[in-house]
Amino acid sequence: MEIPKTFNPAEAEAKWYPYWMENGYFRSVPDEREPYTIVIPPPNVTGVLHMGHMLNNTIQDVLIRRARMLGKNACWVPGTDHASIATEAKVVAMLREKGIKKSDLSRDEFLNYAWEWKEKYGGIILDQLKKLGASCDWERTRFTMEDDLSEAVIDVFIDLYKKGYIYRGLRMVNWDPAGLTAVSDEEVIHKEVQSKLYHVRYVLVDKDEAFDANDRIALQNKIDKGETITIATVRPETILGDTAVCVHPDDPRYQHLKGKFAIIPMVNRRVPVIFDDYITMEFGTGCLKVTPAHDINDYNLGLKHGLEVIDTLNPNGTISEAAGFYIGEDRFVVRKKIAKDLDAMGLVVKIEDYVNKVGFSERTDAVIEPRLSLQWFVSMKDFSKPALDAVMNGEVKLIPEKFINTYKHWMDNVRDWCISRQLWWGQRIPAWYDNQGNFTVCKTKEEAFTSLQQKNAIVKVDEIFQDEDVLDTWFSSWLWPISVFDGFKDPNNKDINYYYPTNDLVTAPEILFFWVARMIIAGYEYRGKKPFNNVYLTGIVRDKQGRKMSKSLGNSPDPLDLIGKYGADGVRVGMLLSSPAGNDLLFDEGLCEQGRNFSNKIWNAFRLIKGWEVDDKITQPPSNLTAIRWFTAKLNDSIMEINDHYEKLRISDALMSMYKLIWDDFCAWYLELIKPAYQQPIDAKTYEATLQLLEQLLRIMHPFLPFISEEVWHLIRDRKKGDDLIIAQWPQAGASDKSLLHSFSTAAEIITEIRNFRQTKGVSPKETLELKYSTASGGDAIRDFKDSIIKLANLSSLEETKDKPSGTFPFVIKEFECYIPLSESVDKEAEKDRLEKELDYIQGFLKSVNAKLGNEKFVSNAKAEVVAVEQKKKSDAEARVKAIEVALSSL
RNA sequence: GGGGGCAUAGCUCAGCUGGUUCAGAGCAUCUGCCUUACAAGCAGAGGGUCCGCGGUUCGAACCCGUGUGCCCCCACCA
Repeated sequence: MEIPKTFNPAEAEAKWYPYWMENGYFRSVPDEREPYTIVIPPPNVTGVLHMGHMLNNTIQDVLIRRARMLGKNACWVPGTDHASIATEAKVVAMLREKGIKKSDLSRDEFLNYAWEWKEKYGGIILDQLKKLGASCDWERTRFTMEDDLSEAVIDVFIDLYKKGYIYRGLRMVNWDPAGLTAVSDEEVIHKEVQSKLYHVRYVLVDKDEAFDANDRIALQNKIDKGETITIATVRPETILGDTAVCVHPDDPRYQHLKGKFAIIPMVNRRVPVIFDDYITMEFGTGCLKVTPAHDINDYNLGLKHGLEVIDTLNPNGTISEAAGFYIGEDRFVVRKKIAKDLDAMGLVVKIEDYVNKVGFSERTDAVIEPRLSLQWFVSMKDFSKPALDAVMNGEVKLIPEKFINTYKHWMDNVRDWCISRQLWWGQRIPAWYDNQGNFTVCKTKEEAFTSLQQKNAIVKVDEIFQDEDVLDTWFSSWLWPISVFDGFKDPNNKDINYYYPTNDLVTAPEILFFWVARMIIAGYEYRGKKPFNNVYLTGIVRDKQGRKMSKSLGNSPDPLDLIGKYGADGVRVGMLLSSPAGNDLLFDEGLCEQGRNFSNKIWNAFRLIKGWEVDDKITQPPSNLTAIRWFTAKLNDSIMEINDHYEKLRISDALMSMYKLIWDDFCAWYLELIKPAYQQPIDAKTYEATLQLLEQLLRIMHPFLPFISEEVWHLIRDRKKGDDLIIAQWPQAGASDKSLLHSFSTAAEIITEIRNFRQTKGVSPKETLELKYSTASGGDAIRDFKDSIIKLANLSSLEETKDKPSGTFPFVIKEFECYIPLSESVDKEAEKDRLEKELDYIQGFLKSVNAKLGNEKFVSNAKAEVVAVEQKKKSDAEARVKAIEVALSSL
């Protein structure tokens, strides 16, 4: 049978994924074994797989596959998030295309469309994850808006309301005039923009002085007399909502204004001049116009000074009737118009260019307007305390640790969480109102009726209305680690008791507060336990120029295309090659190519082994036995190293150790050592040992490259049913053999030196060479690997010599003097030069070691091991000096 | 404005308790090879003031101070 030269990933992927599924290998149910649990960070149900998901889910799959092989009951729970804002936006857009306006639909009609959309297009991302090889327990797939999870959300809301953590309040919120909803602080992106700072005069009047702002002559008169005050603002359209003017109480310029009033232009409103040390005297004119409805500071000033609140904005960002002018026009249009109109009245003193920060909606990119509205909040101050403690005392570990500081800073300054959203897609807030302004929080209208009757005896059932708003999506996803196991519905069920707390959470640092912190809060509140042990924070996937990958930039490759091109294994390796936890990954397709090449390397190692003819009559050459012993020792070392990396969640380090073990040690050295001569058979013992070693490697490889490893696993032997790599046991590290490893590294150095000699002297690898050596030490290294050196360096002989042969090329490896006899004459001077340089180096080294050992402070202060190491260095260096001197004397 | 992080080879990063003349890996580069597993490969090689300066120490890439340059997060200066 001819095995193709290159590995065909698509075939293996199509074969093994369904096979694993059919055999139920991803399925997990509670049993006697130790559980290992990961809950997926649920992607938006509207989402399509992007590079961030690839990275994130590859890591999760690596962890879960290794845990499975370690014999744990591995459970990876998948699912999707209903993503209120994003999904509603998609549905609205879809309806618009059909010519349907959301405003023409009833809530129920709209939700019908939304569910229809969700069933049809939602969750394709989960199928995409399968292409990557994600070994989730698909039977456990959950959705944050399915009935059980929604019920949990409602119950939690009611519970927290009863506990006093949830309150309803008139608050300044970040209003998204495009999305027509309040958004949380975290969903606002502040950007620096070029603005204009308008300096505008307000006329000053005495308490009882009559004045008409629209009387041009009176106005001019005031201006001429200087009876005005100048404010500075970047949002002149809000002037119509001003209800005070504020200066600093200590500002000498404004002392005469006590008891005065200012006239708001156009609307002719008489507002007080108030004094507050909130004002920065140095900024602008030192005089602030106060608009309590449209600025958080102004709102606070308003509360303090009892100011009127005039809301001049409609929800969609147009000017409201309350403003009296420009009604229905967009705020940015009005900004220009009012500036012009005020200028015409002679009220604009100057307009400066000014750079300030403006908040934009993360979802719609609209300029956020601070707006007063009635919203629901979770009071966070005390509530979040356990979550801060858990991270600070290490009960929940953040990886990498550098995020602990950020986390602490945020938790120390935590603000109340606005959880209401003016949307329809989501869990509707279980609050009920009567027409008298009373409300109650409960599950059903019937309960609400009973409850409201106590406050308002005459209330009728059909006069009770449920809150129109839904809850923030995070208010459902913060329950995820509990709700996926039905821990609210049935708090004592088998699953939740078995799988919770979960082990590792893999997610992005951007949602450390949105999601991770809140899950920890919910975990302690509802289970009395943390939701997970470790939080592995991945970096952001960026393009080669370091830009964040985004749809709008078009710089993100389609992961499925990449899988088609390089194979799922190749892409998985590519994603992990350069992404230690917390570091951004500068993605380069070349990494996937490297991953694919690695798959191919494995494939060819398999082809080589598979191609050997096995002859059980040949006795095993001792050099093969040594090679097997050496590689076994190397393998054991590597397993320990890789396990250590995994325990510290250094995933890319684990990958790199495996990569080098297979490519360098196994392929480049081991297979070359045991490879029979052309068309010669191999002895049965070596063959069997090699298969066993390869099987160990396949196990180590499997979490990273599940497809090719499973494929090769089945190709190298006939397997009984159920003997599949995915559930094979993770290798146990046996004892290492340091002295054999050391001998081999000496042998390898000698081989490399001879190859180097060929390269520099232009001696073909096909031409045999002789090698003589002598050593003051025992010489085990060469004896152990004598045949191997002969084979890999293509020697005709390798002999120990007591002489210092002349007419040779001398070199020194460790304590060995080596000589390659030459037919042509040797350039003695050049060789002498080379050796002398080496001698200089090693003598310098020796000198520094001696200095160190001669230093009493070192010997007395340093640890005993360190001193012993220095002593060993000293004797090694001395042996080497001697060897070089001997070699030199041959010249 | 507040907080945090980073600076090591051309690139991406290791360097875990300060202890080798310690300066490392992968990729990229250069040289030679179509050698009978693999050119998606083999063999070999070059490449660095560990950001600058000062200090602590027997010993510093690592600890401390300082300067410079990048990055991120948070925040209400109109």
